[in-house]
Amino acid sequence: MNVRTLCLGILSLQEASGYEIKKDVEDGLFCHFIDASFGSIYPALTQLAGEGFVTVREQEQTGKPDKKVYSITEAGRNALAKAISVVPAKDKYRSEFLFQMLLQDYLSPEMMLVAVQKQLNDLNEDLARIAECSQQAPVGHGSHFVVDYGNAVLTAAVKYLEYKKAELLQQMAARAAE
Amino acid sequence: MNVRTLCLGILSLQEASGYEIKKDVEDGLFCHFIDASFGSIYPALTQLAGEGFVTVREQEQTGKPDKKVYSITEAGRNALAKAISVVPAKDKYRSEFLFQMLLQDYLSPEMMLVAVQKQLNDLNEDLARIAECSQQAPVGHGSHFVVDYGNAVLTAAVKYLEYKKAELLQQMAARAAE
DNA sequence: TGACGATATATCAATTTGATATATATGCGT
DNA sequence: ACGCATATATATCAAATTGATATATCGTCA
Repeated sequence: MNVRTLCLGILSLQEASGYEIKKDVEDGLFCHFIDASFGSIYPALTQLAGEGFVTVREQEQTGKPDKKVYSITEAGRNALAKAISVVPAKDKYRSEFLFQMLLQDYLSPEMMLVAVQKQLNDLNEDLARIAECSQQAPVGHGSHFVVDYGNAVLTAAVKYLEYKKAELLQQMAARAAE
Repeated sequence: MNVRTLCLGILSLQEASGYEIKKDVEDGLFCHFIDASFGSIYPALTQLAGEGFVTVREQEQTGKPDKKVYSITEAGRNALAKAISVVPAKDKYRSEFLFQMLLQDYLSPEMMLVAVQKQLNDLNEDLARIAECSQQAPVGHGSHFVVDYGNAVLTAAVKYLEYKKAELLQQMAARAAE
């Protein structure tokens, strides 16, 4: 799935500017399973407008710079329906953290702990964001599904890491006592 | 973290050819949290060899084409230790499946079921691969960590999805009975 | 006034993917 | 004996994407 389809999907839920789409995938409901940069979002929107799948309107704002608000068209909704009616590609999960843990022989115990704590913070931030998004802006049946899925997976990760963190602290204390 | 560091990390556990590295990240112990293509692995190995971080030797094989076996050097191990001794970047998780579920209003119930079943198969395949890898080739302390983490997260996802699948089948049956 | 941060768009080099090409070897059917 | 499929193995490249950087507007606070 490319960024064009990603933008169409978000715009099918609500009209938005490129900056707002970026915020959605950064801090919003999509944050834990979608990723896209300005460098791909802005060209995608321009291309979609050229193909007639979205329309643009310049919107003046008070207290902020002007923005370009993109809205999906009927043609856009059809293109979206077609693009997502396929057997989904396999999930992609890439974790520098797990890579470090795999190579923990090259890491000091202190660095290990820093990494574990960073991972816990990231996971808990994602959980907090999901909780916040789910109560304030339900965008349809689908949002419950992804909220519950995200909670299940992230909670399991936190639980395992908390256990490992305690184990690590115990080991460090034992080594310091020697 | 770039593909060069990724290759160094894998080569720190055992010497390997480019093809074998690809298999490791495709079907091996690393499959559920790492991803790299031939197009990035082969140039990375060539570059690492040029920098003195790995050595190459051509190896003839019976029943298979020749291969180039890469081995990490001391300089390579130092570069690896340095590269991974940083606060890890946030995990990246990208799921076409969850994107489809979010936009389920654009999907037929049949397509929904196909997607859910595909996701369950993918998750169970990953679990099976992890189980297989963990019993046959323990590569150090780190492998237990990533195996247990992977099991915790994937099992939670399967459990939630099995529940949702049953719910979906019930809804479809109820609708068919009308 | 000017420094800072949030909002907003745009651009581009460097990295990475995903597809394709090429070659060796085995096994399987006909 | 021949084609065909599949696994092994390396290489290359257009296209997509990232991550960094540039530019500008607006409010706030010192």
